[in-house]
Amino acid sequence: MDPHLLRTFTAVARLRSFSAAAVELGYTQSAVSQHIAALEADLGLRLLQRRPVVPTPAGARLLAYAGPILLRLAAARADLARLAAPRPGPLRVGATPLAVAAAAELAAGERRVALTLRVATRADLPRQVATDEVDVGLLDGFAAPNDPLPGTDLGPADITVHRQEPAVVALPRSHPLAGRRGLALADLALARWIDAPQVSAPLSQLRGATGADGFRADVTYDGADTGGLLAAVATGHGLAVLPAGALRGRPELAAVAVLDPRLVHRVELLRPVPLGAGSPAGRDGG
Amino acid sequence: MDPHLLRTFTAVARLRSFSAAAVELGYTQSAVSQHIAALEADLGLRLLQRRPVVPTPAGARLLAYAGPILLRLAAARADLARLAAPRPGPLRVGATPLAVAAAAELAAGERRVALTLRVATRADLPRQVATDEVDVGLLDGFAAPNDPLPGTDLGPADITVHRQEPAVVALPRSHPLAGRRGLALADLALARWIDAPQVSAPLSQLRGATGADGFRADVTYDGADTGGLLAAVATGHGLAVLPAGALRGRPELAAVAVLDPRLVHRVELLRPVPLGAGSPAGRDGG
DNA sequence: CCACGGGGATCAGTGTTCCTGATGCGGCCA
DNA sequence: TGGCCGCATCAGGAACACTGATCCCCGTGG
Repeated sequence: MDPHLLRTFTAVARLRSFSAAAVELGYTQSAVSQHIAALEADLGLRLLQRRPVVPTPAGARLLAYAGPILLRLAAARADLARLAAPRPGPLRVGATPLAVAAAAELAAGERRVALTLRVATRADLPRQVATDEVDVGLLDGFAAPNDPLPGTDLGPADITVHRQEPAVVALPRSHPLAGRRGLALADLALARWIDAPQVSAPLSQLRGATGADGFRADVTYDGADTGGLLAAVATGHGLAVLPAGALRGRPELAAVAVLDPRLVHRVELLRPVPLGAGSPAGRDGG
Repeated sequence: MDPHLLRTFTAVARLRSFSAAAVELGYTQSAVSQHIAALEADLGLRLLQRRPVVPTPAGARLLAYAGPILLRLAAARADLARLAAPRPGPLRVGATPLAVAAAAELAAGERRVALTLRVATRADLPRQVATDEVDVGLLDGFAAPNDPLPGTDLGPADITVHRQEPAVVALPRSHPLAGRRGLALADLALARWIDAPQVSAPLSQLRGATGADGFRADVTYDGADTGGLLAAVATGHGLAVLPAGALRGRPELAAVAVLDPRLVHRVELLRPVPLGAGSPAGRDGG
């Protein structure tokens, strides 16, 4: 369970090849083979099927552990390295698509003039902050008013709410519910939905938050801009949960507040905590 | 950043002594000293102050990472070991104090007749399940109806809701609000509270869930039985949020439903997932 | 059916790592 | 100031991990 072995294992599993993993990691094929053999001997389980190279069920299980472990090790190293030698240069800002707008405002408040902006997915942004690929992150998402956004538990981080606004359902003007003041999401479980996990509330989250089945995607929208999604809603492809502000100046669309479950759209500012008061253990409970 | 070095580091930091850590780990003091030196050289930071031995700020930071990392490594090993050789013997059930009652019901549904029951804190139970110290865990806590309980993200685990009931505020009969049908917690932020983190909703959680300051503890109750807490509430030491069922047959107390935030008491059954469909990555996002 | 080729397994050898035991050295206390 | 406790340092030997060479298995094509 040496991290080197885990890293080799993940590379082999990903590339489905011992030799290719050896090239990627700068080892010989022999070394890779010995790494896997050592892991399998240590755990007493076959982790990879050979010819073709495919994880066994036990290997798949180990992969699920290895990713977070290696990620946390990288995060620890990056954080401590930052403490040892603060980085000069332009401020590197990472932001999810719906949080990009907030980056400009952030720039005003920072000392450093130069700034590089990098767009990331919601899943990847916390990792980028933790591993020092960006200096600060602007993460957006939907949650209950006082719940944290998920995915921010990779280590000590300073999380502040940058902006919070109501969540609304975007509807075509012609929709029967377009005139309503507010609605309960569960009532729309069986409506047509567009799953746009980058720029709206992912349907999986709506299912979880309401506890209702449904919220099945007729259309999946993988874009990172709201324009395309709004056009799809306007043309009747389906509904989407969006921040209220995203629908301003869109007369062809109606925005109806989500009253139940209580849901807001929030942009959080993630930054590594400076060497301050003690060690605020992550949200890990460990 | 070898886990062996991290383990040594955590032991030294905990015991505040190189020699004591050496004894605990079965090394010589020399080896421990070299471990710490290697870590400090690797990261380019002093991690421990000597004489007395105390973590530096950077060391404290590393400790915050090391705990979860070592925990996950242990969880991975335990899980894979369980796959390699299923454990015989009595079913080991772990339960938090408010979930103990559920253990009896659980016993009826299991094949194995013998059963050992072990009470754990909410923070420790998920760890015990993950590291195979118990076979299944019954974890209780308070959360919004469809939110997961915190602390259950140590690896692939099968979480099922075992029981769910309303959360109520326990009040003395004489309390002015005792007759109410329901109330908003935020209105009670400035009331006198008893912080009983084992057998009621911890005040820190109430602060987080309401977003309100307050909920300061006049009395802290560390016991693991509800009886003592209920007595304290009855005699006016303060209020507590409890599962509705805990107040049944207690005429000296009033139970008023918590309407806002929406909060339920839930008992979840945690068990390691059997080798089934693929690798359900934890709630990690990584 | 057999020859071939790709790719993982195995093995011996070597450089490095890591631990032990001995010793050095600096504070703390009497 | 001397003794002692405890961390640092050093040299040596055992264990480990990697390389290069070779083996072996299996799938493929003639």
